Amino acid sequence: MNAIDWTERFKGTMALPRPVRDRLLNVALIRDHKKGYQVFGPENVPDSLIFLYDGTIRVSQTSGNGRDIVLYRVDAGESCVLTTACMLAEEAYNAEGIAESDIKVVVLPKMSFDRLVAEEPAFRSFVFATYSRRLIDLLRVVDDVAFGRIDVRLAERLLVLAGGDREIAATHQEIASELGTAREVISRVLHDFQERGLIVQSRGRITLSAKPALRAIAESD
Amino acid sequence: MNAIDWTERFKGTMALPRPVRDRLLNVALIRDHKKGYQVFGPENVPDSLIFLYDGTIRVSQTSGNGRDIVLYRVDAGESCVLTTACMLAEEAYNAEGIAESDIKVVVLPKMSFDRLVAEEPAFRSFVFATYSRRLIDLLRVVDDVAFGRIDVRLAERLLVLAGGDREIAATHQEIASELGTAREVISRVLHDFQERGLIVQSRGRITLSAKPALRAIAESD
DNA sequence: CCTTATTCAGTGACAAGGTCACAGAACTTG
DNA sequence: CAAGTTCTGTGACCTTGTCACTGAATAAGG
Repeated sequence: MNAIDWTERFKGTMALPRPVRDRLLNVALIRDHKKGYQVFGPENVPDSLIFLYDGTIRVSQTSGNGRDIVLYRVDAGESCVLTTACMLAEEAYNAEGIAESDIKVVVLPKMSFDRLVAEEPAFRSFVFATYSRRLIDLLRVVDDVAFGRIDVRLAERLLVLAGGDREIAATHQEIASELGTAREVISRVLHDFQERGLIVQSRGRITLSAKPALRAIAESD
Repeated sequence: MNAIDWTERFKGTMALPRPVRDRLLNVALIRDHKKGYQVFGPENVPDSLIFLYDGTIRVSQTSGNGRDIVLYRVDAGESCVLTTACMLAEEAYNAEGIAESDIKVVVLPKMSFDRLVAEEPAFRSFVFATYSRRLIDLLRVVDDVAFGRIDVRLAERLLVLAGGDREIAATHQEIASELGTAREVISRVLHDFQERGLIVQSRGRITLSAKPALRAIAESD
């Protein structure tokens, strides 16, 4: 028996009839993980489907020579579709999902997932929507990496990372890993931003002192 | 009534019971399109699901300033999942699918598709497998573009484009659009390959004269 | 508290790839 | 065959990535 009714939380389950939801609450497990936990990865392919109840998961790809790129983030209320993809993939891939905060996940056995997809149209369209969303996310990543300028991408990402706040706690290396580039490149561009008065830097911390100007750069494409 | 039993052709339908297949043959349409036809695109979002009976579809993304990149190809017997994604996407995207040869497609109305996914596990897993496959394809593209060397990627692509043959009929611009780079870059690298005796070029034509050497380059990562 | 590691950021030189402008070669069409 | 179009080659320059190394900021240990 679960203490929380997680079926309230997901678009795909909140509209389901009570009996179905009760059944789900019985078959699914709730798991807590610490920040930094690897939800899935090349060596760690889960055999169940994962729904994120709370926290965020950062999905990134790693190159041979130590460079990373963030593909997208899974937010609370979303499903982690790459786990499905991983399960079906024979080919090698090198994406991994890391808990970016402490997280709470709902683990649904493959069989229950399958049954739910078959029987509940609401759940089915939730799953397809999530898949589509991720495909679109990846299209965006391809577009950025193949055709985007690094200063534009950096300005954009700084604004996203800051959210409503003016400060970001991140090293240059971490930001480089967001964008799939090298640390030196980020150092250079941040230095430039600082000289132009757009940001203030200190070790491991960036203050956005001119968000509108950054937004102008981010949108100049 | 359709002349051909296309349900033979797809992994997701060939195992279905006869009555279901007959029903499908009735509701689905068969369409022929000429090479170059745009199967889907930003301005052209189909409202049905598309399965490719014959030919190939090249799915590519276009940047603002005239550069392209090929994301993947849909081969006969596969479904074109991006159409589903496009249908669900509110956000802008700029991918398009172009018939790379004359093609024959099966057009399945959304409703029939939905019913089939609900009722037939075989079809369901076919659809999920296709989605996963595309996700993995895109992961590969991201990896190549973000971390790959252009000479390695070019050698690889030349071998793929040639297939069993030694000759490729393509302009430098077309190859650049495969890899998401500029024409001049391809011209330079091809020139280099030619000087090293790996290929012979003439206008619009490339002969791979040393496939093993190219393969060595392609695999040097 | 000071010393010593360790992590983080800055920098210059160079390589790789992308952009621009233009020239000449190879096909096509009238 | 002449004229136009498409394709390829090339040099100069800019952006981005790589390498090697430096010093600064912080953490850890005595």
